[in-house]
Amino acid sequence: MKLSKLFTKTLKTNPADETAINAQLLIRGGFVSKVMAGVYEYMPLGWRVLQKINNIIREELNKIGADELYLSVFQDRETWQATGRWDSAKEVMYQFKDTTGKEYGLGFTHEEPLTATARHYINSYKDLPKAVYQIQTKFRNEARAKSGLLRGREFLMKDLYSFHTTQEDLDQYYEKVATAYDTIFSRTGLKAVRTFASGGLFSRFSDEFQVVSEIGEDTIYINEEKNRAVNKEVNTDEVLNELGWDKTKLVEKPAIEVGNIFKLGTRFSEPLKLSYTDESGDSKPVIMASYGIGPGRVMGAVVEVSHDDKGIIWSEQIAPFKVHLISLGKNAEAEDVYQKLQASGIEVLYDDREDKAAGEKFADADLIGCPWRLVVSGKMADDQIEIKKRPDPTPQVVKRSEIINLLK
RNA sequence: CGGGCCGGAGUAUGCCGGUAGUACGCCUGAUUUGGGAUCAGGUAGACCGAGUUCGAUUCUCGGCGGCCCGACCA
Repeated sequence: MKLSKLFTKTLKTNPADETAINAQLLIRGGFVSKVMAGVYEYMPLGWRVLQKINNIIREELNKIGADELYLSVFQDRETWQATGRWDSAKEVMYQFKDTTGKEYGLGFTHEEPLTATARHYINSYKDLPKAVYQIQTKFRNEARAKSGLLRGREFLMKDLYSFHTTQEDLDQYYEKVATAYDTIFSRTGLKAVRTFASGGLFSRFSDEFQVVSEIGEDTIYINEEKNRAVNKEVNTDEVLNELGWDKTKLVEKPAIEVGNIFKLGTRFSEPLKLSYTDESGDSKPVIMASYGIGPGRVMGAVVEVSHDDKGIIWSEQIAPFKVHLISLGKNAEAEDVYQKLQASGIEVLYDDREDKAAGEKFADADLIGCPWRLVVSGKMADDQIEIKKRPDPTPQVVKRSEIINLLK
């Protein structure tokens, strides 16, 4: 992609109406555009990052046998009334009537509709276990949207649901998902710590995946030895005692919740009558669990924990481009490098702008935060090119013919 | 939803009860390319409503919008 053709521009100053670092840097870099409180549009650079995060999620979930599907954002009142949640959801669910008076809600989670749909396909123990997920925009009437991408009214969510015949089978799958989550977060460049939290409908705990950051809304106590934590929201003393953790060795930190996993038991399958027939012909409710990740929140969290005073520092796996190529008055030569990099499958953002000074190009490269910066300029010999890793201060000059091997 | 702060060109900001100023951006021309170019010319702005006043962008009230704190929360 050429910077001269990019839809967005960078901003030199921070937007006055944002204090969260993730929002400031993402807006300045042209990754997102703000529409209203808690609602952001993803611009081409931001969309690329988001798609990379989504693809990491897809790869890891597909590996554990989950299939991607896509449910409706519309949800009907009847299904939610079956579980008794229509009225209690009012606070957070956008609910409305159409012109005929029929009532709908916009989905902020999909246990009810998916459980209802699953009745078409799950009838026998032979049909189980199953796991499906989607990556979809959710709507949530937040009392207070805040912290840039971290708490919005419209946000992308990956929601995975699994269906089982026994608690043991569910427990096993639950651990598989937890392991997949560890891989997903580390691939995005986050250090997420698995955290005991309340809220499991059919077990003592749910598990949250927390990223330590000052801007985080949660407080967690980390057991660094075990790389696990306990959320302050649970009855900490009692839980620590049960786990046998020494409270004095725990570290208290604020953290961002980037994912969570819940054992649901039969909370949804019973009222919605999702049951299967077992080997002896008895009808039994399906045992379920659900698992969430907010890809936009992941993106915001990465920016919060990985930036410097000049801009964002993306990991190679989710950077919008692997390489940021700058031409300083040498567009013909730089174009040649650009073509060769692209031909060998390397993603490159090429700053071909002829009306921008060197300083501005460097500042934009730092702000956008691609892992590798290449510079082609008249200061170097014809067969040379400069390479620098973000955020290292010192560049290196190498032979142009070696650059593709260096980057592979 | 309670409390606080704020609302002006695309962005960021200074001053002000009396002609709305600056920087960046953007446009034209010339010169320029190693850390946010130079010169010349140009473009573009007071959230909405009511009140006070000779006169309101400025003061007061209400609404709307934004951020922060709290409550709530993927």
